[in-house]
Amino acid sequence: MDKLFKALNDPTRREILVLLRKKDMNAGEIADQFKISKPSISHHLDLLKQADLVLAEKNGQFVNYSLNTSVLDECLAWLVELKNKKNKSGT
Amino acid sequence: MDKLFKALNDPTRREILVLLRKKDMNAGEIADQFKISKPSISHHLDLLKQADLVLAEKNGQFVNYSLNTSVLDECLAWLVELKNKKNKSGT
DNA sequence: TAGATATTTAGACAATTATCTAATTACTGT
DNA sequence: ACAGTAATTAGATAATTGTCTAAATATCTA
Repeated sequence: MDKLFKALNDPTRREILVLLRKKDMNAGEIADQFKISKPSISHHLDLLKQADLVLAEKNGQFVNYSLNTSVLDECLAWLVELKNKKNKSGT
Repeated sequence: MDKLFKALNDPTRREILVLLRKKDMNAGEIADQFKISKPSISHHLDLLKQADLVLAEKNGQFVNYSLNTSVLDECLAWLVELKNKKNKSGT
């Protein structure tokens, strides 16, 4: 949960996720979409991987990244529960 | 969106939100639930306020905090859209 | 008005983070 | 085996963050 929110806290990483929503991409293709350096993107990808938000699969000299949305369920459930605010009367 | 994810990125702040889900509390009552100092809690409350996740209402010498869940909708929508992964076949 | 309580602000400090360049590792094709 | 390409790791640095204590502000009540 901690790593998940941490991973989501950066705009570059969120944009990477949005890109991967459309289609899988390798590290270089992802880096091409941003102005920041490849090592920086590599670092962001590592954090996303740590949060289990992306899957990295080596394919020859390339590394293909794909989105893993299932881990978001935990986050969604937490937010929904928070929205389900308790009143004095209770449910 | 940025401030929202930032606010949600800290475990203490998330716990404050969970506390406020149950009932409104003033700053001191909130601080009593944690080991960290009152100024630190005050700072966390400020970040939550900046993200519009809580509402602060002065009541005499107390400041009453309440949860504002509506701002979470944006975050929820973003996450749900991310989950709604595109496939080759399209919709 | 003075003293007590509630809260925030100010300023300092250590830890974390995002970024960079340079170097390294891994794979490809000749 | 070598040169080229893809990606990560290493190490440095500036900015941000979470925390603290001390001070300031605001309110209450005797």
